[in-house]
Amino acid sequence: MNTLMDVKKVNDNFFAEDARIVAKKLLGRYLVRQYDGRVLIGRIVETESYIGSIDKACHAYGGKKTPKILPLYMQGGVSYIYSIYGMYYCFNTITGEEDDAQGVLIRAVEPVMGIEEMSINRFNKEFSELTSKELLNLTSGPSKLCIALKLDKNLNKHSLLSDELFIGEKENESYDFDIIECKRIGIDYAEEAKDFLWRYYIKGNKFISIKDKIDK
DNA sequence: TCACTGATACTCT
DNA sequence: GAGTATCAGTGAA
Repeated sequence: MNTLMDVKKVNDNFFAEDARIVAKKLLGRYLVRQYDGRVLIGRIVETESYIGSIDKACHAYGGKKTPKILPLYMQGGVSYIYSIYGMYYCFNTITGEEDDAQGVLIRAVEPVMGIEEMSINRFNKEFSELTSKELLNLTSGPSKLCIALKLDKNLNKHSLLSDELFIGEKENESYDFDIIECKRIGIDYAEEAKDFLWRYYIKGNKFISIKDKIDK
């Protein structure tokens, strides 16, 4: 019995493309987290792309460089994890070439493996004691999934092809689902960029953070 | 099912 | 000192 349920790391050129391409490719694939001999897997169901050169919502818009956002300028295939609102983290995968500041925010995953551990991480409760509402809230948001999978700034600038943390896929698995494209969340300050349809999610999935009105 | 709000700490100006 | 790619709790309907 394979402890990873036959999930294999993606090729290292997976992250070389435009963030909008990678954001869609990530849907249905797996975010794998291993620590202390535990294996936690979430299926990615919601993403957003950010492209520094043209996107006012991107932290690196206009060539801005600060220590915090340096990972955005690294070559595709590393993580960018930053803290926000004091108490939360957001997890991004960096895409494209070096110095091309772009990435994909992972907004939601569906628990696949290690749910018991995620339950402890999120609510400090056994999985069997969760209410149905808590079950749905395990990983249905960018900061929720960081708490559930123990993603914090220690894993910032970390390779996404490492054993502790990687993006994976199953051979011969079909990616036959409808993708909703809609506006991104929480970027009202970004003027025209807030209307870019750069949020993608799997239609009908229960673990989406916020459903778009075209999907109701 | 909504809308509203306080919590909270880090980063940059 | 101000702003933030969020969340959970509350209260009204």
